Amino acid sequence: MLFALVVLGLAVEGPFDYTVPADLSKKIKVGARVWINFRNQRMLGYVVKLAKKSKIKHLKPILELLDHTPLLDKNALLLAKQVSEYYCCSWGEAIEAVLPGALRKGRKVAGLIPNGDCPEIDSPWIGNKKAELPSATLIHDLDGQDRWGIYLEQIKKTLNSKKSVIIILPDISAVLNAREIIKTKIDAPVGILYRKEPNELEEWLRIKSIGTIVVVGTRSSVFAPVKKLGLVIIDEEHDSVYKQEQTPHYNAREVAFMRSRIEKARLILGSTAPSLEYLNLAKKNNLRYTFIPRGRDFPEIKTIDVKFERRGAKKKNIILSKYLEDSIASNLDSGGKTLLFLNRRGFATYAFCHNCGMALECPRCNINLAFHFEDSVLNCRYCNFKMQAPKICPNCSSGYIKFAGAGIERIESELSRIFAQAKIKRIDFRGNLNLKDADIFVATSTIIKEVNCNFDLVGILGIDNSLNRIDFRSAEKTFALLLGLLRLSRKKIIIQTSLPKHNCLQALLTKNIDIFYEKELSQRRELRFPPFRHLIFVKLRGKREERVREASFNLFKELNRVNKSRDIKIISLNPGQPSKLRDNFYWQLLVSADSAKRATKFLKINLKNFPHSGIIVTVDVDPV
DNA sequence: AGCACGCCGACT
DNA sequence: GTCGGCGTGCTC
Repeated sequence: MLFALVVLGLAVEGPFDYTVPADLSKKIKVGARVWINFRNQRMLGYVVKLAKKSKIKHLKPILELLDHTPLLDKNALLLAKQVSEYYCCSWGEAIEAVLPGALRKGRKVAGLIPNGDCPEIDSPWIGNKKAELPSATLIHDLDGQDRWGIYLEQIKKTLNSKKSVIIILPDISAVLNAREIIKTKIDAPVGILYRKEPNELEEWLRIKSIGTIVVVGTRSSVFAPVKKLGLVIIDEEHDSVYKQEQTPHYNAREVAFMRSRIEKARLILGSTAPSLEYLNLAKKNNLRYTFIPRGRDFPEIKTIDVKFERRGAKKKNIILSKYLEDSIASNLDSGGKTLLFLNRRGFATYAFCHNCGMALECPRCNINLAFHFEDSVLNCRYCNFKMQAPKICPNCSSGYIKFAGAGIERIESELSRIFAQAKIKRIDFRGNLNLKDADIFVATSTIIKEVNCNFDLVGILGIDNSLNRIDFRSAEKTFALLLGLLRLSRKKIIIQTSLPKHNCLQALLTKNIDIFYEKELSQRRELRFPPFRHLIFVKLRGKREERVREASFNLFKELNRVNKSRDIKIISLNPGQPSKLRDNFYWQLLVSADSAKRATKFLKINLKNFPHSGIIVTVDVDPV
């Protein structure tokens, strides 16, 4: 008698035992999909082990075997297992992150070629032995393009040794761009992987069937089913899009690290502005560090302290300082291109009643609606709720609506008033940017990803907002923005700020990039923040505010009571950010630990026993 | 996650 | 009496 241990794409750990019907016992393999009856429902399961006996009394049989050749090889199953143990999800949920949508829904595929033999997985493990670090290199490339030379050289080297390559990029347009580079420079099959690609399944199967291939893709392509993986490249390693917003909350960069360790592949991380996590590893000599300096002179960099900039007698917040305005004017005169940067879309972030002062809020979220001038629409950036902006206050019916918190639409209209003769263009979505189209460009952070464009003058607005966020990474994120803007600038950068002494700005002004990293790292070390310790959010959400609050307090108390580990600390309990989203109320517990895996294990055990009717609990390890 | 079971309050 | 809302626990 043969038994199959099966996991499911649900938030239940498993695995669950099933009997294997005699006619399937020769055909069934670890890594194959099966239809099973689970709690009287026909569900898709993944075979993770075959056994000669089972401790469970009343077993149900496997209903159908979908794959005569396993979809997942030993390494893929192991990677999913490690993901589930690090990111606090079930093994089955992690497996579903690996597979294309069609395969998760039970689509059968024909003509799969086995990936060699597939030995059984005996027991869960990771980090039982001292983890071996993969061979990794961090390329800190200030100008942003030179690293491709290194990439291409390493890709060729890997292909020559008959091994495959995965290149991971932040977004689809970067993927398509990279594909063109690869296709012209590399003579090898190229695969493209991103979720929502129309031929996702066909492409996935093709990648699985080809011996040596270069796969280019977004976050999920870290799981690409290449046979012999020799190299993984993560471009713009610091980008937060590598973190998945839904369960499992994996970060493709860390998964790439895990995968390189399993498959003994090399890892290259490239970035204009490396994360502190990987910069710290470099400083500890745990990975190779290559710095590619700016290949041209630094622009002149100047900060304007807006505390001392008051135009006229009025105290109202100035948008453009006199100095910046004059600089734009002289740049216009000499025919130069100007970029004004403000990381805030729309016209205003805040619409309120002149009479009663009430701010217009999203009905589903605890968030002020942003105002877009062109179509006169109020929009929630979280749930995308839209409404026509009312003329008079819906609350007191007497006041008219005023706007505050300038976005780039506001800057644009301000500029066209001041520089009536100039051509002005707003960039708030990624598109084809042509420098010929305007004299002054007003842009949000989407501009950072542009390649091959340079501005004579770059004016940076609203950087204080970015620095003042209640997020321990705010300085790091701001610095990454500034380095991105440095890359786009040719002659001069003007930064309007009330915090000119901040490390971010001092590092730029002194043209000594490393002092930012040194100071920020030493602060993080002192405060026991990442990368010196892991942070974990335990998020609770539900329709009823009071219940979510109560459950969170109970959970906080309970976790503190049962926690015997000196490593794990349950730090705080706070309303979510925002506290209400899509009609759900949020609370979050913050946990810290030296070992994410240990904390995850602790949470898995203790969340299981926690009663939470009507409340959904999710765990986010290493939030970004 | 989802679903059944069972306990309590409001009501034809 | 019984219908149904919601808390609790289990799924091989």
